[in-house]
Amino acid sequence: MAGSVRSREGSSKVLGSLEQEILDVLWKRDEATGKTVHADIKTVRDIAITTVLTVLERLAKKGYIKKLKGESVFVFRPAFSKEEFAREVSNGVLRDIFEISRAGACASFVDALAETDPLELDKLSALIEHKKKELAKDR
Amino acid sequence: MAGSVRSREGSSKVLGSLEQEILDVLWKRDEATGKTVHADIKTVRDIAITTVLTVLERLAKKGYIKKLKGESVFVFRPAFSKEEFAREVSNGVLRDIFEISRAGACASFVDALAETDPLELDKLSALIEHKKKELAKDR
DNA sequence: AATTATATTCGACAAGCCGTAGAATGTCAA
DNA sequence: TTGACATTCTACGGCTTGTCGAATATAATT
Repeated sequence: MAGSVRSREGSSKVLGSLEQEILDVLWKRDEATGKTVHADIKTVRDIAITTVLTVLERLAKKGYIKKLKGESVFVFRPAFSKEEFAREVSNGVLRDIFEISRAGACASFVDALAETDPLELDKLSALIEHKKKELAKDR
Repeated sequence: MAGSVRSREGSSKVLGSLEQEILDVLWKRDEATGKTVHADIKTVRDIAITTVLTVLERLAKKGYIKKLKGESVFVFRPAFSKEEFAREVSNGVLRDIFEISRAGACASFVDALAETDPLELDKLSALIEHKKKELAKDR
């Protein structure tokens, strides 16, 4: 259920696997100390807390999460919601792929969406209509 | 015009810059020897031919291009058309991003498309309709 | 205050990817 | 045989990511 933003075969990645894991924890908890994140991940894998701290630090440096001073202990929280993040990331990726082939990307988008959640197709249609009106108005 | 599949800010990449450059040459020429690719790139940058050969080799190993025995000299050609490639790549990336947030990805997709080529919105609508019929039939 | 427990920071290493290319080797014709 | 050109090997440097141990700072206890 926790999504990985890593493609299997090395072709394209957005975040490292551990970075992703940690972000998932933060999204789930909304906010957590390094200790908590560590505890969460340790239920599944054995890992040193410093490892978690380091990656937390790196994520903060990249701007994906915020490091805040809680009462006597630092707490981390996502800088973006899952939605915002997905939006942000796909924007970059898509723009790049579009330069190669808009058509190909569109086709694959619809395919992926259909396979993943067919009902979402309607919502996408709606989105498009909305967008078109928006564009029409803006001129 | 030549598309880069590299995001600027480190967040997500599909191919290295030189790999992309070389693939672009191959898509443009459909098929070419290492020498030719090198010549093409050298009109813009100074680079050793072995560098080109190495990357060509790596691309072949990754399955993005094919290395074929021409008459006395190897020739390389894309293993996928631009469209197929974009499709392939976005499929992986999108699937991953969907796991984070379908809604966010959809929103950004429409945005990116609208900004890049508004007319394509209609084609996307058509694609969706087509897909929906396809799905309806298949059950 | 002195000691112990916790939290945080630093610096590092290994592995993998990518750009880069020289050196070595292979191949074919003059 | 001697070149000229083609192909392969090996390798370095830089950057990212997972992984930590050691050092240091901070707070809690005795």
